Amino acid sequence: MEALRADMFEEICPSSLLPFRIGGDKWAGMVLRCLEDGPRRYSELRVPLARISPKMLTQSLRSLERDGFIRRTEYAEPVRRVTYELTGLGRSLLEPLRTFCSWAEEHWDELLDARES
Amino acid sequence: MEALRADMFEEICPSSLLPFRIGGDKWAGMVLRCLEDGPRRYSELRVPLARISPKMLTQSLRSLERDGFIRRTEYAEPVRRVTYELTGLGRSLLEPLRTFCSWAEEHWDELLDARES
DNA sequence: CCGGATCCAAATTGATACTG
DNA sequence: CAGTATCAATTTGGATCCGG
Repeated sequence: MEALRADMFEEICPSSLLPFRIGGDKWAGMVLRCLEDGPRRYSELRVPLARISPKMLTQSLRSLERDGFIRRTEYAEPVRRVTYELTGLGRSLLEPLRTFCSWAEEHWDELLDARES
Repeated sequence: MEALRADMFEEICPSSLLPFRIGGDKWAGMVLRCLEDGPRRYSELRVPLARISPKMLTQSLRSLERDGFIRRTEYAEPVRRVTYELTGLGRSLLEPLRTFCSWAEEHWDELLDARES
């Protein structure tokens, strides 16, 4: 995931077919993937995760923070700035997550075929 | 997963912390895991998956069937019998699923610690 | 503007009872 | 046995509002 594209999880995309959940949170997986290249601000996350309402994004972030997957940092600057980044625990989850995404990419055609019939 | 135990996914259990979803189905992951040792009947699935209502189990099974992960077979016998089993596609999903469960077991203590604070 | 919080409508899930 | 039907509860999403 080089940059944060707007259409990343939109429509038919392997990782959007397989959002996995951690403790009941539907969006957690995608949020974590958006953080894999480093800290992001709230508004930066809203770009690739355009399908999530601000409410659900906040809820997901809070939940991930509570469970120790991400760390929230608020900077005292003239313009308000809040960033989210993976903790060690969160980073360790990326591996199984990627295993999943690889699987999805590899079996993408089969998945679409099965859906159609 | 040797046998189907009643408490398998109950309460605090690594794989119940990480139910993953396929196309919106919350229980899909656990259902698939219950099928990894071979075909099971509907009522057999209800034992380890005691927390799922019959409605959701049916819905999950239908969804997995529709997407090509499992196959439903109905036998014409005096006593009605329906079994569910993994397809090739479904079986291929077991590997990423197990990667997840291994991760959960490995980080179990950290997860509990984070939850408490 | 940024980072949310609030309110309300809509969809999902769940428990329980019942049926072919 | 293998599910449906029904209704209540929870979850989700959208839109809007708000404080710094």
